Parts: sequence; structure tokens; C-alpha cells
Amino acid sequence: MQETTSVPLDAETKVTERPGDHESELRLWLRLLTCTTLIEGEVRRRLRQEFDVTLPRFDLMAQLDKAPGGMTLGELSKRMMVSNGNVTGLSERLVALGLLDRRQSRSDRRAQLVSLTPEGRRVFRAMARAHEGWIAEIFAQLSPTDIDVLMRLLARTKASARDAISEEPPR
Amino acid sequence: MQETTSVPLDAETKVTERPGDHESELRLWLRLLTCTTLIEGEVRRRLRQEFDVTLPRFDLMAQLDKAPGGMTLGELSKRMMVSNGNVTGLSERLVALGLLDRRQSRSDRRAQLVSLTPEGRRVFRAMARAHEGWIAEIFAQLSPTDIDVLMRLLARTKASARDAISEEPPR
DNA sequence: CCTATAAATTTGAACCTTAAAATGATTCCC
DNA sequence: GGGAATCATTTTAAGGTTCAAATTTATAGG
Repeated sequence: MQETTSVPLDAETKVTERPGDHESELRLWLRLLTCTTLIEGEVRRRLRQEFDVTLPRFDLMAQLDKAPGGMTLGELSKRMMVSNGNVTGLSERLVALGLLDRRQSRSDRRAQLVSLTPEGRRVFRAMARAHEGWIAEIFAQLSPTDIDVLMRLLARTKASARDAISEEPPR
Repeated sequence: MQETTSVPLDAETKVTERPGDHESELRLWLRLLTCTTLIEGEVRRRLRQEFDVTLPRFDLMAQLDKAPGGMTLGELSKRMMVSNGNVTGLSERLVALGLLDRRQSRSDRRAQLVSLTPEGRRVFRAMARAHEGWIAEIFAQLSPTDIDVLMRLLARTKASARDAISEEPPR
């Protein structure tokens, strides 16, 4: 057994923390996860009910809407933060529905370029309008200041996570 | 073209916002989602590499670790915020691995009680220890104050989302 | 008791997701 | 210009996920 409070209390440093204690970070992570899961689930439900579309398809179309000239599958995969194979399957289904166009890149025969069809763009715009409203409802109780502070802290969180993630790989 | 700043500027109200504008909420949601996806992906990767276990299985075991007496499948489903069928399948695989026990509730023959086996508990504890360390790394650049403020704002976010979600159903 | 209703879970179909291996194309560089 | 490394994508296998419908058991009223 090891004495966990044997370190002399130093008023200048964290007073309440035991050596291996990271409870507060853990609780923060769980809360972050809860918020996201909650909201994501609601968005998924409404997309299905009101537009008969899945969330991943909406996400993919959202990326393409921002790239009028189309985008490569690999680029999509990176931006959506999902695997390559995932994007392959999603695109196939959207092409089959007539919402996506797909063609080979002229300059690189390895690459597939996908873009929204006019129909796809029309459908997406309608969904996006509704979606923005749902998000506003969901965050309705946050003041502009709350939002601003959250944005900053989440930016810091993202940076911290990226650093922690990219340092390991060289193993 | 429409003049977007034609509304007389009133110092007492939001100055920069157009009528149907909820861009800031939308950006906040995307950032929240990015943070979560980023971290979740890293945790998944490490769980697989170091313990050969999937994130959902870890999550399920984490819930059970907090309930020494076991838990009903429905209860698990609610706490994990996933569907019933999902929990059925996950439990089956964990029982097959000898990490979970499963028995019929004595008081309600509809209900199935699951709990960690001694082996399951041992395995989970080892994973949980490592997991706590990873989370600490990932959030390393946040100060105690950052964490505290984030906790509060996310609590508010959660409350706001819950309200928005539970008000609609009666439709 | 009997029936209606509710509750807990399971099942089936479709889809999403990842990781890893395979394929085909491009680039580098000597 | 030929070989090695790299890159974009597809494929495959295994698993995760939802939804909705079906099954089984409980509970409440009459």
C-alpha cells in the first residue's frame, strides 16, 4: 500500500489532487460525449422523420455543398473524419439516388470526383435550412457569451487533443 | 440583392444578427462534434491496439462496473443512449467471451440481468486505468479553470438540448 | 378469470463503420 | 526508363447501429 497524501501540501500547486488522479478530465470527457450523443441522436431522428435521410448522408452532402467544383473521395474521407471504405459505400448509395455525380478526375486517374447533382443541391439546401433551425432550438438556452466562451474552450480542447494524438504515432 | 444591414442599429439589441441567422449555434455544434469525433476515434484506436476491444464493449462494461449488482438490458440501453437491439447483440458477444454474466430477473421474467464476471471486472479495470491516462493526455492543455468552465457550460448545453428534445414529442 | 394495455426483449432488414488487404495509378529518382 | 515508394480507391470481413415489428410476460379493470 502506498500513502497517497504523503506529498507535502504546497499552497502554490494543486492541493486536492492525488498523483494518478484525472477524474475531472474524465468527467469532462463523459459530459462532452453525452452532449454530443444527445444532440446527434435528435438530429438523426429528425432527418429521418422529416426528410427520410440518414445523418451520414446529410454530412456527406454538407461537405459537398461547400465545394461547388466537387471533391475527391479521399478529401471527403479526411473532412468527414471517417474511413475511406465508408465514403465509397455512402457515395454509391447517393449516386444511386441521383443526388450525387461521380466521375474520374481528368488529371489523376486514381481519383474519383464527386459533386452534388442539381437535384442533390436542392434537396440538401432544404434539409440544411431545417437543420439550422433545429440546432438553434437545441442551443436556445445558451447566451451569445456562453457560445463565445464555449467556442474558445473547444478550440483549445481540439488543439490539445490534436497534439496528444499526433505525438504518439512515431512508435 | 438584399440589403442585410437595413435594420436600424439599436445598441440595446444584438447588432450583427440577421433575422433567420443561427450561424454561431451551427458553428458551435460543428466544433463540438469535431472535438468528440477526434477524441472518440483516438480512444477507439488505443482500445483496439492495446486491449483488442471495441469502444462499445468498453462502454458497456463501464456501465456495469458502476452497478455491482448487475443491470437490466433496458437500463443499460437507457444509460448508454443506444437502442435495445444494440445492447442485446453487444451483451451476447461479451457473454460469449466470458466477460459478462447474464440471468433472468427473479422478480420479472421479462427482464434480463447482466453483470461483469470476475474476469470481466479484472479486464475492465485494467482498461479503465489506461483509459483515464489517455483522457488526461488528451485534455492536458486545459487548465483546471478551463475544465471547470467547460463543465458548467456543457451542463447548460445538456439542459438546453434536453428541453428542446422533450418538448416536441407530443406531436 | 379475461382481456386490454403496457413493458422488456428479440428479431430482421438495411445501413454504417472500421481495419486491413488488394488493386491500380502516379511520382521520384537514379 | 525502370524500380521503389507512395497514393487513391475498392474490397472484404467483422462488428456496430437503428428502426420497426414480433414475442413474451406483467399488470389492471371489470
